[in-house]
Amino acid sequence: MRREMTEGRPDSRTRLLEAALHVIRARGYPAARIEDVCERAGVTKGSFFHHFTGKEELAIAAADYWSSKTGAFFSGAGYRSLADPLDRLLGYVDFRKSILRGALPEFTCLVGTMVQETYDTNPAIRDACERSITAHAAEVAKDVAEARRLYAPGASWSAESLALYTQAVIQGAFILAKARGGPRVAEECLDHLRRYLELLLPREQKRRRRP
Amino acid sequence: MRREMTEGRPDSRTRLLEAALHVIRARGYPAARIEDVCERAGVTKGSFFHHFTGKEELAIAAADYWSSKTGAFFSGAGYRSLADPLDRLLGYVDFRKSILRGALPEFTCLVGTMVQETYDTNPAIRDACERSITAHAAEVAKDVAEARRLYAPGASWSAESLALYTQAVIQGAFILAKARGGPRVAEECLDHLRRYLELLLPREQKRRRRP
DNA sequence: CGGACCATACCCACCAGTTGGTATGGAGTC
DNA sequence: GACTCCATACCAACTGGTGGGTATGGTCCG
Repeated sequence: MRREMTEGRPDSRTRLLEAALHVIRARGYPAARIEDVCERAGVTKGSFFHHFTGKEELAIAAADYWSSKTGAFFSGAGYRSLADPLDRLLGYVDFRKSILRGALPEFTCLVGTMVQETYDTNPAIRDACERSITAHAAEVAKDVAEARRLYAPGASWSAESLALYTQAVIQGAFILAKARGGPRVAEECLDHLRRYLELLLPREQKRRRRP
Repeated sequence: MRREMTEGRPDSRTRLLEAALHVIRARGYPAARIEDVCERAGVTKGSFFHHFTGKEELAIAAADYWSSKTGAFFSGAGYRSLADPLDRLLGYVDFRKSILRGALPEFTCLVGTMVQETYDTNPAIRDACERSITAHAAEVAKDVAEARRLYAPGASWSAESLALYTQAVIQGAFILAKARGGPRVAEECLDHLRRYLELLLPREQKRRRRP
């Protein structure tokens, strides 16, 4: 259906989506101009309106593209092959910390940025962002649920809520990083998140219990 | 200098600032139109441009206004009169949870929203947002530092980093609330935050310490 | 009167979306 | 194989509504 990439240069639609990821993460959705996206993708507006009906469809397509791209990115990371679910969960946090490199628009979250500016005005985009966040949280929740079964079976918190909490910390860490102009604060936030997970899921939990 | 409010109706400048708080929190800074702000404030553009040189100055003034308004709001809250710093800290989290009422633009954070869309394009607004967040975090850090001295004197984390972490959780909780369309997720995030603080600062810590 | 305050009418730059094309390549037909 | 037909992909120039900002004049108050 869609033209395949030849010798490493992706097709125009993919380049437009990649460009949209960068521009929207840098400027936000309302301030992101279609011409900026086109310029970054190396195509003209005519090409853009051939592939997308408008700016809104671009945003939704970008959110879906973001979901599949990050999904593949995380599922292919090294920590995924660890046997212990708690190792995978802590590995996830460490991995997220390790990718806080480069400029802010390169490691911050597209849908977290977009949902802030569209939740009250554009339900379609909000839905797309919600799908993306929920899907990613559900992946994290799998490891949380397994780790909970092993290390904190009687805990009062649910795996889903803890997985969503990790996402809240990460999203909030991005906001602080943007305010501060660098990823340092975000790293410290992930350190606190890791400490919380270790406190909730103690490995030598049986030794310590003494009723 | 500025005209005082008469019989409960604030002056135009204040009404414009209040209107800006709502419009920017609902639509975001770039999508917030000056005319929207004027309409909500019940004044015309002529009045607006008498009080502000332009949209950017409005944003900066709104951030400063937000700082002083929230500063007064929290310093006047009931939990502030508790004697124990840990009680004040947990009271802060409970209080933040209790104000998650009404529509989203009424309880979400102005500067957290604005900084996302301006950090890369408008340094002046970014600075204003950073000042606001940092000032609020510094207030929280006072109680954290006192509580740390009492209940976790040898802890490896600093009071400042934990205070910033609380802000990250709150900001991230707002993003999830916007994505989900309601404050439920945010409440659960604050429950996790409270649990973390209780784990880091155990009240019966002296009993347990035995060097 | 003079200045603070505010309203009306207007200007104009910017940008989403449109128009009207061209180039390429594949399917079908003889 | 050559030729038509057409869909896909792309481009450059234009348009029109929108919204930030201005020009001007009026009103109230000290």
